[in-house]
Amino acid sequence: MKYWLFKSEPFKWSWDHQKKAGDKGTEWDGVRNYQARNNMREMALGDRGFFYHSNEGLEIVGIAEICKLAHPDSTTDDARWECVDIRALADVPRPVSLQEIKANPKLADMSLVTSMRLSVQPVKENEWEEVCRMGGLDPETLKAIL
DNA sequence: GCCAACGTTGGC
DNA sequence: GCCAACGTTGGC
Repeated sequence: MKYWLFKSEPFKWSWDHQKKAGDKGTEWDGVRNYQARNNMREMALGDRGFFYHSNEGLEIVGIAEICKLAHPDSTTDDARWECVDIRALADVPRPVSLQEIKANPKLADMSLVTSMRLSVQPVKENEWEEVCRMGGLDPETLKAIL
């Protein structure tokens, strides 16, 4: 399983919206950046992703699951743009802020720090575990809820 | 609201 | 294919 991070401005599409969308999930549409698109093409069903609020909040608030592989983005006719579907899986009990991430030496190489503007990012396994720990999700709890 | 970083576009 | 101009993102 691979791990990812999805960024969204909460006043456009928030974690709350995502949760209300339920288990069917929703298209992660509107991405118009090749690197972000390429990341989505690499995603497999069941891969997990952090849900990050940009602009406002500036914190990781939830964990989502990829529930549909990359397919054409329905919001454009331009065949270049594809997206996956994701669904909300679990809240992060204690949201992890960008500040905390930047302050943690273990997360110095995280894309959120090094490639600030990329909207769909890969997350390494050790980074995933560290952020989960910081967010109050110990491995046992993680196993239980996911 | 500002502005730095960076991706995209388009003229040559 | 280079690179200047431009637009957008996103932290502050």
